[in-house]
Amino acid sequence: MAAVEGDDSATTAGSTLGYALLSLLTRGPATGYQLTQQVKAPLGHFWTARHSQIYPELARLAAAGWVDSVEQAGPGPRAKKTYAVTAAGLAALRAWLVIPPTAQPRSEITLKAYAATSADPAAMAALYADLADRSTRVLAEYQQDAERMRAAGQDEPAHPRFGNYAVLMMGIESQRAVHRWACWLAACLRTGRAVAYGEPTAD
Amino acid sequence: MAAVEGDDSATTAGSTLGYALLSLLTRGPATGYQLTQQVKAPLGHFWTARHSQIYPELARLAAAGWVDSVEQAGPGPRAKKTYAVTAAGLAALRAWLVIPPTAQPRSEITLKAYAATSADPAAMAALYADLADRSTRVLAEYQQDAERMRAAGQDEPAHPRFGNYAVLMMGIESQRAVHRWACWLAACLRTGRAVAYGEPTAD
DNA sequence: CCTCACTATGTAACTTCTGACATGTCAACT
DNA sequence: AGTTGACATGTCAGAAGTTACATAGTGAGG
Repeated sequence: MAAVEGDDSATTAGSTLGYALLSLLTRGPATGYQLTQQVKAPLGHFWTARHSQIYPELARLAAAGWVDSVEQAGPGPRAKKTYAVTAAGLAALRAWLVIPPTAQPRSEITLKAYAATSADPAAMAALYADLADRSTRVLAEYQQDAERMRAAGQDEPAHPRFGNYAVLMMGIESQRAVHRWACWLAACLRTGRAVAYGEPTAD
Repeated sequence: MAAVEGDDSATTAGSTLGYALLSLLTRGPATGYQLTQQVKAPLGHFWTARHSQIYPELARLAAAGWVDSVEQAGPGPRAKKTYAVTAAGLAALRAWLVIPPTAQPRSEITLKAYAATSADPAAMAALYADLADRSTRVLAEYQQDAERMRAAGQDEPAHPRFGNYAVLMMGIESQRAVHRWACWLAACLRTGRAVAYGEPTAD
């Protein structure tokens, strides 16, 4: 244990963000800046991080031997670093992937619904009507992305970017769920009476 | 604070947890311990907190004048405190409720799907098959809760606990979404070929 | 009699995440 | 000539959240 290098990779328990970055790097080498762009979509629909969190995390991953970096002259005062996942990093990612996750989701809009009766019904109805609208637009956008991906064969599990498609599918399901729920809740608050769930309302 | 009392409530920007606790307290006075139990369900499906986070937050809410507390002799070495929301607290909650939330959800299981191609397909298929199973059981449980609530008239927006029903409805939608997605993803990984979304698979 | 679970409240150390501060180049537009 | 936006990397303070430590009464079951 004392003499062998790369020993860290066995004992270091990475953070969730670390594994997220590792997942991004399996799609090819990237700089911290590029990773910051890539966590926006489609990963960003279910996991986000700012650059201020990404740069230190990349340093930790490098220290653990899970990623390698090569430096080039950058546009700013510092060198530009391109990171790539190592064999140890890939092994760590693989091990983490098959552990069933336990974390509960957090949704502020659902939390607000919990206190819906404390607020002005009209204002709350407007809030959820707006949410329903927004989810319709987002859903249309996701559907287009999905169509593009299918045309590129990304819906095949063997495709290296199949994960992007899988995440997008969850995004579509989520937006549909939110849309149905928001429509129902808005109808309840607008009419002030119990509305059967799933029954279409005149919209 | 200098001349006008309750001045704090206008300037203090509460944390999300603070508003969650305020929402719980609109259902009636409670101790920190009881609030810890109540964040488990149905609120816990979309927002959780440990007692170690709740007690300090209650102290902050009390300092801001958003909650009041009365002390009784407790079983342990310290006095038991029962909290109730004040007029200022209710006003703050009302103001917060109508602000459209922006926070993105976080889902570890979806993040793992993003890297699905890096892991052993059989192990990943098992992971999502298991998730589909679990969501079926959870859904059945939620449906029973919903039935009970409807019997109690909690599906009426005028009912003081309507929020519990609204949150549960979102829980049902979410579990359905997760179930459909997990079934599809498991089928993809098991067969190794593109499976059309929504097409029922032999299960 | 002992152990276990429930009631009940708190603190301390640590990790994770956000928002602001800080620097500097290059290309396009005005 | 000046401004805006993209590229590119970092730090720091503080908020939010988790895990573990600490204490103590009551009642049920073995």
